[in-house]
Amino acid sequence: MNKVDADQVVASQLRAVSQRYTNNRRRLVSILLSSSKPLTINQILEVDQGLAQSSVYRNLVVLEEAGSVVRIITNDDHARYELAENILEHHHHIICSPCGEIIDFHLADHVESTLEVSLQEIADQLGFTLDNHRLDLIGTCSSCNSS
Amino acid sequence: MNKVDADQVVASQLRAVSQRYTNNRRRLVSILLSSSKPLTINQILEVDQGLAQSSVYRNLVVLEEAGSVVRIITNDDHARYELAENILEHHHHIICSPCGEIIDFHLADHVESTLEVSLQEIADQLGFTLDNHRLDLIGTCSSCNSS
DNA sequence: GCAATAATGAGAATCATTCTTATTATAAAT
DNA sequence: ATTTATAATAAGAATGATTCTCATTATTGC
Repeated sequence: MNKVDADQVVASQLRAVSQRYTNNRRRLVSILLSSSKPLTINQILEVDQGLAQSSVYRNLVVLEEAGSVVRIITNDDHARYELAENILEHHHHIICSPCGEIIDFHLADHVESTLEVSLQEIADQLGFTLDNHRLDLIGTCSSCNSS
Repeated sequence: MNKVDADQVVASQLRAVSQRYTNNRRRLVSILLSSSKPLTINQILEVDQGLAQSSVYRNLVVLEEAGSVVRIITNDDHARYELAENILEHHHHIICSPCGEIIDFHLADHVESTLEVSLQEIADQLGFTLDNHRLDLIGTCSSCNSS
């Protein structure tokens, strides 16, 4: 999605939870939009050194509550953030366990839809209401493999 | 897997990393084996009040390094632990986001194998070596739904 | 048995994240 | 436009799960 469209989606999502689309929040969305992968707080602070750490934390919480941002937790003690799937598209993650790096990928359509049918059945059986699913591949990236 | 077999697997995994299968570690394995779901540190300490918190943390790290235990991180600030898949069987998790509760489930065999083929292809394309995959369903359990 | 080495546990230290609060910016109404 | 009310900001303090330290205790090999 391009910047203008993304801004419109975020603006309306924020409005829906009575939050403003302030300058700081625009900067966050812009940073996440131009990244092809989920970023840690520290990575965000490196990209835009004018941002205050506490504001970044708070605003990412607000954006998450609005449904514009998703927080991804891996095993390496630093949460990572990316734009939600109504902005980026549904996708999954492949995670390098040595270095913590994450890359987005898409599943072939027929695999994705087969999977979704199965998952819905399972949720029904267990009495769960389903919000979404996460599929993560855990492995080692080529650069960690060669070092 | 029954207790005797699980003990044997863990014993040999610990031996392989030059660690002892001590009494405290046996108690942890036993607790995890008799639980049908991943447990937090606090839940473990409630079940066996004789264990020291610091030892539980340390021993779970040792067991994780040995490949006997897996640490699961959700969004609720408490890691959960369960036995690895060579002891329990490959499975996935359905997570209740309001209360953090996790339940194990299995995918139908044909769905699981279709998925695995696709995932391997993707990892190959991206130059990753694949260790395993995680599939989590995020939703709301029936008891959270009714309250 | 006796070193030598590893495990234990109590409490201190760490560090990502959240909270507090005074200040600043924004929006609504007149 | 100015005022007023409300929300956002940012610096630093507080929180809390996890990790580290180290003196003590247990275990292994000789």
